[in-house]
Amino acid sequence: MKLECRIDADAEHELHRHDLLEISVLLENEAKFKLLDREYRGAAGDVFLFRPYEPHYNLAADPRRPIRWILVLFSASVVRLIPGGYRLLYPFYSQEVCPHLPAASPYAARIREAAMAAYEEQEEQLPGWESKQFMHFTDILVNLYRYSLEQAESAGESEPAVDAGVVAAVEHILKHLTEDIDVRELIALYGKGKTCFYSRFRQAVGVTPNRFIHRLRMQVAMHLLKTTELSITDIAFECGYSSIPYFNKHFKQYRDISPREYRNRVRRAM
DNA sequence: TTGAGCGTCGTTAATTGATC
DNA sequence: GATCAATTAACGACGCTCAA
Repeated sequence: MKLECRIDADAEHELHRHDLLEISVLLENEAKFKLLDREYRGAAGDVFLFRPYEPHYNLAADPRRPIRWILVLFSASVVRLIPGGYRLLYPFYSQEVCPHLPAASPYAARIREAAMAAYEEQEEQLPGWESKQFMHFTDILVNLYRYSLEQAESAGESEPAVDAGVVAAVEHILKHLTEDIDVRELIALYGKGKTCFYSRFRQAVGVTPNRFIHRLRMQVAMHLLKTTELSITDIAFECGYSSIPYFNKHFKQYRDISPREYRNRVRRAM
């Protein structure tokens, strides 16, 4: 787990991605957040969550007014240390949860307080500060989870079910995203029957395992098309596809245009 | 939880088009 | 002309759902 308080005046910045889960708590001034293709305007007190592999950035809306924000980065496996912690990952794996918690929400306020307390512990480094910081970190996750439950409830959805087996499967996917992933391995990691696995996975993530894998791979592909000079063939292999026609077919399904056209459009827009 | 079965996935090969 | 990218068709493998 990594926690830092940053002050940034950048107004231009490349989209970036990583395999970690990320929470940003905006403390001062206005920011522009971008997640995938959606842009959000953030005010002081707002909280944003970024899912693994989703390209994103967070920048000062006005370079003359630098943003101050707390960044919390962690890997999914950290929740093993929390009783019932697997459930707390639901907001990061479900597409149903809005990544932007406005400052007015009581959950955002509690998350902001917990993040600041966690940061203060780190700064002061009093005896036992790591334990105290972890306690605040747990508090952040619990509030995010409760917020997502409230969202699910208002949308008329049933309570999400994230259990240890689903998290193990998701972790395996994230770790081996660009390699061949056999769903049978995921079922073995889950440890119960395949029907149960498919049902729980869909409940937690919102899509089937294969679709989840493709969604992440497409995000990697879009990022590489935008930010590198790699050929489309190389990008396909880099993203875990061993068949170019299949990569093209998927890309077109995902974006409605071919990879080459996507790259051309991005370059024209720059 | 299991197994059957349908539908989709993923690969290969051939061909065409675009770009340098 | 060479290389890279896109498209299409065919087919076996596998993912996923449903009923028992």
